Amino acid sequence: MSARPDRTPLDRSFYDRPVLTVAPDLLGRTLVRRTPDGPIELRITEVEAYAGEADPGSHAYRGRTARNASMFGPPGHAYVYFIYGMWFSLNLVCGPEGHASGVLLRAGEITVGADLARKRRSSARKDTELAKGPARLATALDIDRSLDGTDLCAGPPSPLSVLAGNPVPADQVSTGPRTGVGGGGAHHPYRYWITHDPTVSPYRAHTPRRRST
DNA sequence: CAGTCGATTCACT
DNA sequence: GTGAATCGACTGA
Repeated sequence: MSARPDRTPLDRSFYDRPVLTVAPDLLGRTLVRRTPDGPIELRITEVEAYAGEADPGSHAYRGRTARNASMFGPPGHAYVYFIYGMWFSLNLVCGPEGHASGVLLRAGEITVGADLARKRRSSARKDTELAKGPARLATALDIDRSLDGTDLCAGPPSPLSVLAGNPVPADQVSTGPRTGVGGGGAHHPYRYWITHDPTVSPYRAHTPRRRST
């Protein structure tokens, strides 16, 4: 039996900790996306940590740019980026301001607004696929760059909040290398997921793109 | 200022 | 399992 999820927004101090502490602590929390058509809620089941400017796998590795500016900002805000010409992904900024760490939300279980999510993810065969993968998660929740920099610690009517939810005990958390990350940052066990959860995305090694003509 | 390629997904073989 | 889609940020000149 699961207790009723805690509806209190996580406060700034939750995010103002080392990213490797914050990342596993996000599993089981509730992400709320408030759209004009109604709310969509997601139970976070899989995340990856990106550990500041020293992390070769991170967008922050080569310093601050227009795209990654949110990661260098204060904790408890969203960093949304555009990738592969068609997808968005959502990070939660953590650590002190200027530290440029973030947690990528890779997968989750839609708990509220599944009808809205299915509409946006019409190719999904099963509900467990609605938010299985970072770009699918963003698509299901109607997240794009307009939400970059959003404060996650505010309640309604903020378009994006993270609630305390039901944190997962450490013995239900698995760890492994990050998905699709190349270079020097490939081997660190910075990916965390809820063991055996059906919404967790499959692991994929980094695949360098072939040269075109 | 042109070339390169990405924290991915999907269709197809 | 393999390759296409699709575009803008970043790189190096």
